[in-house]
Amino acid sequence: MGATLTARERARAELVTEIKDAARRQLGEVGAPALSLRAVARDLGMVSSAIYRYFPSRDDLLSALIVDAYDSLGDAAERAEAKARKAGADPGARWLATCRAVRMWALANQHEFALIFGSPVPGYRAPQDTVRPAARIPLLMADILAEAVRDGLLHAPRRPLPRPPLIEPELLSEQGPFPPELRDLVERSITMWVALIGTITFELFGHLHKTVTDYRGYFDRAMVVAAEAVGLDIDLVPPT
Amino acid sequence: MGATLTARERARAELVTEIKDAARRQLGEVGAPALSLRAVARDLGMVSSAIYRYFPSRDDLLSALIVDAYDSLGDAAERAEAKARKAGADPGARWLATCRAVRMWALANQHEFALIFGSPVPGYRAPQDTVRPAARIPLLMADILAEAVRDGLLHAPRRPLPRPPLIEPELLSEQGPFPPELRDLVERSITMWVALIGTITFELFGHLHKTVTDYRGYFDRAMVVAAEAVGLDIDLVPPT
DNA sequence: TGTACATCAGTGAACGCGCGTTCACTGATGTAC
DNA sequence: TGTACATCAGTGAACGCGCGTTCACTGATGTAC
Repeated sequence: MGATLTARERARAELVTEIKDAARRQLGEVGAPALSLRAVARDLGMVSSAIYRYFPSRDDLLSALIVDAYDSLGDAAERAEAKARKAGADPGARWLATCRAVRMWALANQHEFALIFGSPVPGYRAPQDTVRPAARIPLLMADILAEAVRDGLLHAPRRPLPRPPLIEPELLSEQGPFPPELRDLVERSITMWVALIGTITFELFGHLHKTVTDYRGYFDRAMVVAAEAVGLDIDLVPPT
Repeated sequence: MGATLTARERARAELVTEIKDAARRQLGEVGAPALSLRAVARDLGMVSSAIYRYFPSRDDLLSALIVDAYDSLGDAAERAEAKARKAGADPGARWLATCRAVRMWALANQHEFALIFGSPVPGYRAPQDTVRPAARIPLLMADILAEAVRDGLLHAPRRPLPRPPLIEPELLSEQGPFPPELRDLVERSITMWVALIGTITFELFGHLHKTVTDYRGYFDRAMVVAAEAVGLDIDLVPPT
């Protein structure tokens, strides 16, 4: 048959996504720790035991939601970067566009963001399949930086950090594009990644309440500051 | 009578702390969302309803834990800063000492850290009394920076951010020590605060897994980079 | 110092609830001949 | 094209569990006179 699916297979695929959608809806109401299989089933008008035809346990459903969230976030970031690239944007502008896309995704999917970057769900152990999707954005950032290096767009930091950089050696060898004398930069790019997610986390979790007046504006500026730390100057343009 | 307490009052105060200690222990085992009054009571050999003599509800117990956590963290940070100050350290060294103290506290009290900086507990609404203790460390950081300004220790940023800074006006007026032309700095100091907590969060929640080889070393360097962003140069000395 | 009464701490039973998961079952869809 | 059997989806009842909170109670501690 090949790509053609039987009625059963189509129904199954549809129900898997319907269950995940209902679970995501619940996530938005009660948060991950209180996500309940029974409530998901109720939402779909099924009996609770029916869910077990599709997910062997609550944890497996949670895992699927996590993987989906990483992928959805990765898609959003890569789309934004590709669009900026097509428009002829320089690495700095592309980095800013990517950051903004990550923030917009987070605002639109707050509970999925919390699922990924919030407190680990107690007793839940992340399976291996979350590793690769989780790495998509950091890798995208590394690409942008690599291009900035190639184009000679980076300032040297005011004071280099003492060597050697404290990052996994395979990150240096697999990624390749960084000449040895710029290893420092890989470490700094991780710091950019932390700044990106940390800033969004603070905004969403309320830690900037009574502190920042304009979240979107503050975010842009924080990203410019983070980019400065790797020697990348960004012109702060209004979002498109 | 004055400060003298009756047997009843002493017993009550003791039990309040015993209940909170037991709750903290449980926090470490199951996390905040699963914290259960009944389990706390069991742990203390009491009947579950007895807890209600001390805390009117589960949420109030949670609030008490949050306030305690902020205070405990604030104490640790202020102690470290005061110690460095007594030893004659310059602002940069004091900022690094404070960051390190915050990280050590977080490592020693991981679940209390998650309680404060992790996902908000769904359905739980933070009461007003968490605001002041939560602000202690940012205020401490502002003090350090103010002194650095006074001593002429700050570099100007390579490119100033466009004005005006996007922070609550009362933060500028109440804090006072920043001359108007350095308001930019207040905003950057918030960014330092975000970097501090963001870096610790990433370490504790496992997002630096397979990325960073030496967490303590990476943390120090990340804090140096964050300080660079406000124009503060730090000599990276081994921790005392 | 002694008694009478008020306050408080802790008990034990109960209410009403929702949860994850299992299991034997019915009936519909798919497959082989 | 038609029949016989296998596969799968969904049902409904049940198991065993823990939860937050309320309430009438007993007995100890504190207070006023």
